[in-house]
Order: sequence, then structure tokens, then C-alpha cells
Amino acid sequence: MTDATTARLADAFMHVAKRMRGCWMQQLAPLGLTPGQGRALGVVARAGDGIRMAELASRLDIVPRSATSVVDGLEEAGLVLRRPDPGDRRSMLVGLTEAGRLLLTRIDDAKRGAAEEMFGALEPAEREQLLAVLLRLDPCGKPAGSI
Amino acid sequence: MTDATTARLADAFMHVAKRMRGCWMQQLAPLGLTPGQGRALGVVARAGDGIRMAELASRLDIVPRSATSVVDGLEEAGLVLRRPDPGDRRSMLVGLTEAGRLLLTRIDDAKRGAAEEMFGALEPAEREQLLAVLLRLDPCGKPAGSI
DNA sequence: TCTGAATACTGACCTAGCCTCACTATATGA
DNA sequence: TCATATAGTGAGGCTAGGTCAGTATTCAGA
Repeated sequence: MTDATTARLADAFMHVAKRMRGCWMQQLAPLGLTPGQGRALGVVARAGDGIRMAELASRLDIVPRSATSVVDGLEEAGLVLRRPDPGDRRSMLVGLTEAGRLLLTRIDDAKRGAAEEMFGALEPAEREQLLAVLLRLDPCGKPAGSI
Repeated sequence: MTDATTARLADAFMHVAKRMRGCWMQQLAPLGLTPGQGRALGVVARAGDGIRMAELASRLDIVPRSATSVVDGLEEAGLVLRRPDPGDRRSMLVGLTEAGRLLLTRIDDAKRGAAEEMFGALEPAEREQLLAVLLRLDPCGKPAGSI
């Protein structure tokens, strides 16, 4: 019984996640961003003036090599800039450009739009409950990242 | 306020979904299956004796061309078999082989294991609640498929 | 009965978003 | 000074999708 519920839970969860991803993609596409880039831009913005590649990767919960690709895309679009870390010449600091800063508010709107479209059916109290539940889930023992 | 909760909700949701996917992948890997193949095999099994490619695609919520690739993989692994639909020679019927039928129970176990690992932190009542909430979410207006 | 439109599948090719492995450049502790 | 560790990245792989175009078949209507 609970067994069946749990399995259905997994199915339903992945299904909703898939739709949400599509929804978000759709909202971000007009801005010329993929979901991964949008997420990364948000992390960079929140990091203030310059975040290391490794730190960015960790907050996105991806390996450093993958962060390189994401930042490549953002830099190509003129939204972020890499500069060497003056304190450690092995490191790069990634920071927003003016264009990136300007785009950020539109990204936030898109994100809010997608979230609203997704969770609009839920009462505010239900959303709070759902959020609380999600924050307690930590599969496979990995520590939860930021974003 | 609710705005911020909704945005955080989206973040948390995608984060959990990502971990869950990894968790499931990990459980399925020993069986030589990807999550997509596991899902497809389940749909084929539930369909009884033979499901059309188009119907399979629709239940997986992917385009028919993508279903072709998934079935290619399963057929190569000897888990399913394509045969022409006697009633419509344009169509193919996909059915489980004996090997597929045998693997199915192990897949179910893996799935249950992943789901348990994911949602184990929740009380049964909370799982029921979560499931109920998920079933109400239907982003971007697309009709909900099966699995 | 013939024909044009619709349908079912698939080959060729593309993308996002990850990964590992191996490499260079730099930093750091003994 | 020198071994080892760390930061980032090139090369290349994979899953899970997607599009576009083409073939085979079905079917509705003239």
C-alpha cells in the first residue's frame, strides 16, 4: 500500500519535474538562455563580485568541467566575464557584466512566470507545505547544494 | 512573500528531481538499463500483448521518433520484440520477451528502492499528501500522460 | 477504382546537460 | 627545491530528448 504510493510518488514527481523543466525552458528561450545557463547566472549574481569556477560548480551541483561549459556559453553571450583571481592565479573569478545584470530581472520574471504557471493550482499554504517537504528530501545521501 | 516561496519551490523541486534521477540511475545501472529504458519497459509490460510505437511514445510523453531510439535499445538488449501489427501494416507492436518479463521484477525492486531512498524521510501520511498535490499540478496546460 | 491526404515509423542529424580522463599552470608544505 | 595538491580546461562520451524529411501503408472521396 505505502509501497505502491511511494512508487507512484516517484513517477508523479518525475513527471511534474519534466513538465516544469519544459515550462521553464519555454520561458527562458526568448531570452536566449538554456535552463542551465539561467540557473548559473543566478548563482553568479548572488555571489556578488566574482565567484570561482569550482565554487560555482559546487553550488550548481555539477562537476567543475561542466561549469566551464556553462560559463563558456554565458561569456559568449556577453553576460558574464572571467577574470583571473588576483589572490590565486590558478583560479578564475566569474562576474556579471552590465548586460548580465540587466538581463537578470527578466530572468527572474521568467522564472517567476514558470513557477506561477506550475504551482498556480496550489493555495499559498499548500505551497509552503510542499516547500517544507521538499527541503527535507535528500536522496542518495548527498548533501544538498545551494540554488 | 508567496512570490518568493513559489520561486524557491521551483528551485527545490528541480533539485530534488535531479537527485532522484541520479538515485534511480544508480539503482538501474546494475541491470544495464537507463531510466528512460526502465520507464519504457514498464509501459510495455503494462500494455499487455503489444503496444504501438505511437501509443508508447504518447504514454512516455515523448515524440514517436524518440520512442524508436528507446525501443532500439531495449530490443538490442533482448528485452522487447517488434512485430508488425497484423491489423495495420504501418504499425509495429512492441512486446516483452521472456528476458524482459524476467527483468521486470528486478526493475520494480530497483524502482521501489530508489523511491524508498528518496521518500523514506517522509511519513506515510506525508507521502499520500505529496502524491495528491503532485497529481494536481499540470504545468503549461499539457494534458498529463501516464507513467 | 484511382488518387490525394493522413498516419506510422524511422534515418540523419542536432541540442542540452551532464560525465570522465588527461593535461597545464600554479600553489604549497616538507 | 621538489613532491604533491589544486584550479581550470581540451577532448571526447553518453543519455534523453528534439526536428526534418522520407518511405510504406491506409483511407476518404471523386
